[in-house]
Amino acid sequence: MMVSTKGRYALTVMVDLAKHTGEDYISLADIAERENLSMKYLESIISILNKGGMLNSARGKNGGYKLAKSPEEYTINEILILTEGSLAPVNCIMQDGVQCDKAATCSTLPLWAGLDKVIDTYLGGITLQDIIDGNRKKMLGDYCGQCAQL
Amino acid sequence: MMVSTKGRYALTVMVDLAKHTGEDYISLADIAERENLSMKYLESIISILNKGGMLNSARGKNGGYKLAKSPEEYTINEILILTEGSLAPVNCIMQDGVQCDKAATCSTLPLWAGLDKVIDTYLGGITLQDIIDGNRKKMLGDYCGQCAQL
DNA sequence: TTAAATCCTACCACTTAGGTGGGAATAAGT
DNA sequence: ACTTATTCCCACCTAAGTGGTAGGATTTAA
Repeated sequence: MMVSTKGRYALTVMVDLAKHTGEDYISLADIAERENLSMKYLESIISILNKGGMLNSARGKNGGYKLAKSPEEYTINEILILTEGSLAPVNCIMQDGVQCDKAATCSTLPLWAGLDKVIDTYLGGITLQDIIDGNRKKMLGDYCGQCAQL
Repeated sequence: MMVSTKGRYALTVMVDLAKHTGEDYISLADIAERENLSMKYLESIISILNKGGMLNSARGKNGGYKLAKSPEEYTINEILILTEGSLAPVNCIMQDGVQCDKAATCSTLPLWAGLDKVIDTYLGGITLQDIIDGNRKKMLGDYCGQCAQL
């Protein structure tokens, strides 16, 4: 498993906020109830999103959260990297490039690097808005005919 | 992290066996020494490969392992799925399709399904032979111009 | 003043990762 | 028959990560 509940719930929260965008702040209790997730657990997750600058928050009564930007300005990649720390599929690929001491002679490294690239490119090409729109073409493919089998 | 040392070492073992193919069986001690990995740990990993039918083995003196098929007949996908159990990037995507009870209404599911597909397609398109050949074009892309940014 | 909300710091049970250790079974060479 | 090299098998272990829960302090609108 590469994306834990932390990343998945973070995305769920972001999508929920994006769907219920308005002038008001949205409380965590509302999100937790709508999405049927533990509010206490979401608390720790939304805190990461907030500290990462993805949200605006307001404390006190009628407080809550809202997106800091519009939905099409968030890629899934950045949301998951913020919450999960890294999306690298293996330990030998770090966020800041290759890290292994055997890298120079490792014949499997190009495979891992290629996998990392494929994942990064896919998730970097999809935004919160695409999810709200249910843009299946973009998410499930079929839009690059000659690469359908890629 | 989606692929643990188990899957990585399994691939390393397969590549090593593919590189040193001959009429003789290759002992685990040789592999462990060449790849500088714990033989005891490799033992448990190669056992999975062997039981999964990917290898032929011989016990006793001069025994060891060899590939059951030729290198171009093994996709990376099947090696990793055998050893890791699954390559699904999230828990809601199982090897036998979708498993979550909220699937019907989940707006993020198409994203996870798409990610799974992208990974599966990439790893299913590369064989042991590609790794031995150092086929960077296939592993690192650039061979599908219009999809370079995909 | 009160109620509703975010914020903060612990804690905790369970599983997985990444191994190690000991020895039995098998087979080739002498 | 013996020795040696090998696979095969099972139990165990430590550290880290996962998926939360608990309790309260702080802030703010009404």
